[in-house]
Amino acid sequence: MEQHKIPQATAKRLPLYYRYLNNLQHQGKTRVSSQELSDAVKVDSATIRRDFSYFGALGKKGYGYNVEYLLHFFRETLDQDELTEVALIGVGNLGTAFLKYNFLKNNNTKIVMAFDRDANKVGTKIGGVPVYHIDDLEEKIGDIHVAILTIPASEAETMTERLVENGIEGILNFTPARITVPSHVRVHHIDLAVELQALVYFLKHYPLDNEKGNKKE
Amino acid sequence: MEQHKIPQATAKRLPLYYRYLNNLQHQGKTRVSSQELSDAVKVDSATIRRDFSYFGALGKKGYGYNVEYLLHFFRETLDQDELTEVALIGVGNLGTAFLKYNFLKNNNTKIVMAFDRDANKVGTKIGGVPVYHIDDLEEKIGDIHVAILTIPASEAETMTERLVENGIEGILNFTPARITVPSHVRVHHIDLAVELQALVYFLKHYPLDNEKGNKKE
DNA sequence: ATCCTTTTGTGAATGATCTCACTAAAAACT
DNA sequence: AGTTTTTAGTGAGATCATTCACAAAAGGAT
Repeated sequence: MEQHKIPQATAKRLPLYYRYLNNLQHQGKTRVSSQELSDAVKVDSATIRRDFSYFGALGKKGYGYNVEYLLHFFRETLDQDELTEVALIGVGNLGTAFLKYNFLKNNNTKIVMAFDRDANKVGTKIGGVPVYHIDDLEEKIGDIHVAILTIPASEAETMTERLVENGIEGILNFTPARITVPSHVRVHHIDLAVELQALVYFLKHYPLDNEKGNKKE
Repeated sequence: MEQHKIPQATAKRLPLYYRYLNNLQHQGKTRVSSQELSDAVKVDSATIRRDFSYFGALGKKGYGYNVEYLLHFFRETLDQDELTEVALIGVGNLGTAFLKYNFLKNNNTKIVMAFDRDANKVGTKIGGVPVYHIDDLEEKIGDIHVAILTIPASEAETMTERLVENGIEGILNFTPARITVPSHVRVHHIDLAVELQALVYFLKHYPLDNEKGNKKE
């Protein structure tokens, strides 16, 4: 592939830039400087310029960046136009939150089906997304390769095996379980309890007071 | 304070270690090696040893770590015994998920109140947590210093100002808005859309090697 | 056209984190 | 008791990421 040189830290910020640029375009703005962008997304302006520079010279000195051009460029780079279909496993409160979240507004991902074992949910649509019984996973999943896992931790490991057997290659794991997967499967963990604990720990042990911005993640 | 030398990356992993050690204790295990821990939490064993080493020599060579001792030590270091009270702002699906999540099982944080403006929710209890009207924030919040923000992005900025005026110093922000805060306030962003997009981007551009586990068919 | 201002793109410095690879100590075994 | 095995702790280097600071290019003004 072409751009193996983009740092992962940069890649993680791209969706953020993309979304804000979209906002700008809707507001009718045609140009933006790294400094303006910095104020909005809370990332150092030098970091933003560095991030963009991995894709070549996208801006003009003394002018900034053309919003439309940047968006057009990102659309291709981020594969924004190529829709990635996603399955959601577990329609509890967290799962429902995802289903009702309008990912499509700025994004390249769409949850196209959900699975649960609760008979009250199976057969309904939530946020426009059909909910199937988990027993029908094999039958329904088709060639979806990304799954969001919002089930109890106790079921995470067996469900993961089943997902992987059925072609899933990327898992956004919201369970506290650190699941085991073959080496070709990518897992991103988002552990709500850990995030909250980490925030509290930082509050107690890393007083900030006279720093400038604040950090993410 | 005492240990300002602990890297932030280490601090973020502590809750993870802590939770797994708790599991081990419940299973009756008395010792654990960095390698076992590594397999379980998916962090390189050298990183784990390095992490622990910031707190001094907690293990024994040729033996590993004593689970109980480690837990006892972490309890103090992580302030596990000192409960941090948290307020939740916005009782939608995501907020409800938090309220029903039993943070107390292994943790040092507790959501003690929630706020919303929906009359159907105000006055009820969800997951044992009372829901107050958002207009009563000033009256009810007491000296809580940590808030979880699960409201629509459009309300994030004004709500943040209000929270900060009322003594909040740490915000776990689930809205896509990059909120602006004074320098003494710490914000951690968790942006669900960005996380999903980043996962998809990595899947497409950073292929994982599948040399040893050939699971393709 | 000329000068001044803005703002990019980037070399280099710095900072942060991770991992290798080895030492030494304790445990386990014979 | 002596030998082998296990495993923590860590120096040093590798890798990754951020930030400084400035030259050069382009815009804007007159």
